[in-house]
Amino acid sequence: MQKEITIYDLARELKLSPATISRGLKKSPALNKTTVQRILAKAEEMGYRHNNFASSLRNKRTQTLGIIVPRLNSYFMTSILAGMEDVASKEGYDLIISQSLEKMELEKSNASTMFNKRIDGLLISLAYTTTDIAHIQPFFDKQIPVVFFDRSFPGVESTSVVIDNYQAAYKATTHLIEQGCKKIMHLTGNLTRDIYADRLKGYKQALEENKIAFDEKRVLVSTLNEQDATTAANTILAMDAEQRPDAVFCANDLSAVYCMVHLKQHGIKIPDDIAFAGFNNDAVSRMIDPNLTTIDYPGNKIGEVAVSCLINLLKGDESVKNTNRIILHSSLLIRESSLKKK
Amino acid sequence: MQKEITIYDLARELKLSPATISRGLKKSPALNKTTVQRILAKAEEMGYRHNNFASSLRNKRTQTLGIIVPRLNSYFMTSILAGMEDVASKEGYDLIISQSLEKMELEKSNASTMFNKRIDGLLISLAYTTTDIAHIQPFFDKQIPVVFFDRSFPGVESTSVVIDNYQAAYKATTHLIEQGCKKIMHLTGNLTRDIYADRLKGYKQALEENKIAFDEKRVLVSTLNEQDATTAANTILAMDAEQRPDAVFCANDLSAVYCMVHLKQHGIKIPDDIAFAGFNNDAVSRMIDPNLTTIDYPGNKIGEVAVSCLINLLKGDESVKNTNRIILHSSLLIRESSLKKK
DNA sequence: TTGTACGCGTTATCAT
DNA sequence: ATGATAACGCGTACAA
Repeated sequence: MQKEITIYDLARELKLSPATISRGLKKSPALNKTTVQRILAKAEEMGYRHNNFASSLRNKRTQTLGIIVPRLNSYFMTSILAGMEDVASKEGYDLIISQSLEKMELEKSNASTMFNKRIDGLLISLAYTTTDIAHIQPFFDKQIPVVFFDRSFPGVESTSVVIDNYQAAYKATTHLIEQGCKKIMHLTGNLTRDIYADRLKGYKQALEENKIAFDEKRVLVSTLNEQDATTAANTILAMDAEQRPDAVFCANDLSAVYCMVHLKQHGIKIPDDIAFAGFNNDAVSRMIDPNLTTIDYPGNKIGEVAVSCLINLLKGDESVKNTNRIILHSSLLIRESSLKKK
Repeated sequence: MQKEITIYDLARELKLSPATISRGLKKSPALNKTTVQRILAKAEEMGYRHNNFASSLRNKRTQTLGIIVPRLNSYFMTSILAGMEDVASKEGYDLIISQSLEKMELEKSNASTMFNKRIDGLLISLAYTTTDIAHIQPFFDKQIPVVFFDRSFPGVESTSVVIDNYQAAYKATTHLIEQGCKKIMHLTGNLTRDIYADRLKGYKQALEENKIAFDEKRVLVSTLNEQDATTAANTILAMDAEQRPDAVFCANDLSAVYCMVHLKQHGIKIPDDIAFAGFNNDAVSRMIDPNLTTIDYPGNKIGEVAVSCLINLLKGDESVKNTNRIILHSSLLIRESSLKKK
């Protein structure tokens, strides 16, 4: 490893002081325009690169934001990240991304790693299995701003960027009812995650408004993975004609698709026998036959808003400090999977 | 932000020197066992956290590896990352992950960011549009080890962890031929990416061995995204019975699925009219009807091997330096999309 | 407008 | 087995 160029090297070459170089590299307005130009030119010429460590050591700031997500494998997540990356880079922040793989344990260790890396702020969407947020406490204690997105925690006093899950679920369920469905099953995730609790509420509300009795046995809680969705499908197949639902509203597209695939293999016609609605507008929703009715919400926007928020908090913007819930708009995309032939 | 605990604070409390504390925190064998214990206990008690910046500043090492991937949205990619994460964390390295979104420009800027962050080593899978690797040169110049995985660059003198794309494509094509297909189309990506060039070679070889004339018009090069796959489907639909292929071998599952979906919508029967084979064993390959025949290869393993390799290079292991191509095994998964009814 | 000088927290070297 | 010291590269208070 050959020697790195430092501000001292530039100083020597230009017969200026290191302090001036330091200022010049940041285009300090206190400096002579031409001096700044000379410094930048020389830096370029000599291949100078800014040393983040030395800088962070002085500033006690890393210009790095940490992101913890459940999984990176959905289009939805990657568009959130794209939105975050966009705003962050414009503001001069770098991102460190890690996955909890839906496990609280991993979420804890990721949070701890990021804490030790001294990220300036944290963006987090909670894992299925996260039951408390003690692992976030160190950030709160050190006044490091935290923004929750998508999956937040009930009662947390941090900012959250979310959608109105209640409304979205209400719309989807109402739509299924309008198609003539009366026995609507709801396949959802851990109800301690507020997004799922809210979706359940919306589902219930739609039933109630249409005078359909809520039946607890029609709500299946699972981790929404392939296996659980297949199990759900088998549960449905095992039901007699009386019990069997005429529609399923799933809390995400993937579980809806896995469930549909298994039912189709066993001769169930979709949407005629059972109509389907999902959530997230994943790419698969348009690959499956019939295309899946789903809830679309803007991943990019969520990412952008969450990071803007965080950066405002870092700047000490008081007005943001008091806004602790930002709700973005979502919409119902009606496709064939829920359109019963009349 | 309250004050951080440093080794000086620990030193004062324990009436030891900072140097001893530093050694103790790393469990130096030169120290008295009991001293080490006292130091660790006190550190814990006072809430000491190691300061990476100060440490990196001294060591000129960051214990961080950079990863640049085209996209994070496939199961294949996330399993590679999981494998990488696994080995890296065991060896005490952190990861910084970024996406090129298949664009060379973004890949360049990501590489530059990582270079400036002074990562200790780089893991990269090239974007579709990457035509040269001048942006990697700074790493070579500074002797920062680089390992290519999955998508490498022809003639590069770095280590690559790949699969035998030639063999895999050969097997897939041969399988299609065995099903009685004679007019096999190949839908692939940019041929400057060696994985695609190799797959094309394997495809050609299989044709040749079966005395089927190679027809250039049957090879469609694209970026393999949704739009291109749909365009390919339209191209097929526009062909007359004579020209129209009886099978399509796609260089990835996603494009195969998009293509199939569009053809199905236009009344083409799969596999009877046109058989399909993909590549990667993505989750969608088992969601689509009929299930997609594909090439499976172990993402986890690729990730693990690539990181082990990189870490060995960092340790100055000469034996690794000379191995510059590690080829992992892949296998053909036969599913309904390619099984013609006899 | 530019320079001087010190400190950020850690660790390698040398000394004890 | 432990201590003293310098150095890593940068930024800033203070001085000029």
